[in-house]
Amino acid sequence: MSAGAIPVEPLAEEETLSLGERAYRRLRDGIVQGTLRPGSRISERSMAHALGISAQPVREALRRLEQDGMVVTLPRRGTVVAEIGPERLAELGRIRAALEGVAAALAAERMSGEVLAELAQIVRGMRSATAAADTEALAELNERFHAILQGATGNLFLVKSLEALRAYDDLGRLRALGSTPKDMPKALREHASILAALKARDPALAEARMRHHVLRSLTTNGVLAAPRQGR
Amino acid sequence: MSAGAIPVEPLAEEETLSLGERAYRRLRDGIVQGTLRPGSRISERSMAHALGISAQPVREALRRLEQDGMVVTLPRRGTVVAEIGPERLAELGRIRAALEGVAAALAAERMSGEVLAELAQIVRGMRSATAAADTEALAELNERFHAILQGATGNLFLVKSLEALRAYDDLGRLRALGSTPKDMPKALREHASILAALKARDPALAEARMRHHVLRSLTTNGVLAAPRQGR
DNA sequence: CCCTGCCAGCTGCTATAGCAGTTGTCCATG
DNA sequence: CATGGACAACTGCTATAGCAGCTGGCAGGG
Repeated sequence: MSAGAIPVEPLAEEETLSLGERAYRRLRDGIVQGTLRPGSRISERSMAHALGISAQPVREALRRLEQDGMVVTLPRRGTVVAEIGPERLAELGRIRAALEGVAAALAAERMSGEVLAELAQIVRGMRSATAAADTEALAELNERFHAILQGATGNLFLVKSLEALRAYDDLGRLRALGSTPKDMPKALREHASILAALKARDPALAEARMRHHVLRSLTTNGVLAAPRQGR
Repeated sequence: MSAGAIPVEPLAEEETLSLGERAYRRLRDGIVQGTLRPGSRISERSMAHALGISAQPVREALRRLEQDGMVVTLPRRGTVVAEIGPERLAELGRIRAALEGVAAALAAERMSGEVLAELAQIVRGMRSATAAADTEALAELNERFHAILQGATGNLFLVKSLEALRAYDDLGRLRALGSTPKDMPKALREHASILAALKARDPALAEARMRHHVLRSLTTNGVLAAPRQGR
């Protein structure tokens, strides 16, 4: 009710996450990195012992992974890592494009001027990073752009779904690593056009441009095949 | 490896679900039906005692509900029911429309002839149900139509996401109950046109029609407002 | 040799107990 | 009266133990 002028920042994202959260990320990374091969069985007990924790957090992580579609649990029989082939990755990419499109549409309606200015700042950073050919900074800026836009929707379901899909995105890069070689200017132009649509408060245009951007990006990275399936 | 001609059917979906699953549905229904008001706190222990079970299944249910966006948990502080206003329902409706559209596109590419025939059978049932003005049968057929189509994609993530969104759908009907009064013929025509696109193996067309159908349906039910935001 | 039924060893699932933070109240203190 | 600190009562979170169901192999009867 009080505390309006205390000159301290809140603790910046403590790294002491819950064991369930850590187990979730650990297992997720193991799956997308190929350490946990598709079809391999994951026992709650043995995995708990391997991680040095109890079985409950592991179970919790497995349930979340199941909802993400990364593992499949047969009741009273076992949990196995799901097969994630190229075609499945392509499907998830199209789902991601659709969801990011909706996020852009919602953001165009609700986004505040401050957040809009923040995005403009990021696009400016992208411009200089592109000129300097700084791929690492560009990747981070790209992530922030999408994260801020999604957060601006204020929709938990949307944010969590896209967060789950982002993990698969990492898996796709294993097949076509070394991305963002020469299409950096194209990505910059796309982000700028999306920002313009957001500024114009045009949901349909923002959605179309965002969707096209994601699909084009996935196509460039080799996740999606042909330039067919036009938006 | 054997057993090719045993004249018995497998046990039809035993109703003995896990406690976690039952707690999840119970809490979810409580939220969408208004028994658990937005902002009210849900304690793992007290809820477990109220349901006559242990705290673990309740916790598991709460985590799933959190991923669905129905509750929000502050670590070490408590879990409260999230606010779900009309604008949030509208957002979720648009997300659902986008996801069902992607499902239709994927189905148009992968769907087998048998499943296609099954859908055709359902549409035929819809035709007669519409003629008989049997709203109850029509609702069930509609649910089966979408469920079969989504299942035909074989995408776990898509299916589970849409399943979660379906729960919100029930919440929307509380505000505008007594739906499907006169738009039955329109829904029938839309389903038939979607089926035609699926038969033609036209992903883009199937997606556009499905999306339009869902948006139109939500608009008729009052979940979405204006006929704006044109696909 | 083949088939059938039992049984040890897994599995996910649930219950109980206790840990570690957070919060609100109440009392001692300035 | 106002203020700060400690304590009690929560909370979510984790660990341990044990339940019920499934699987595979092994022995015993045909």
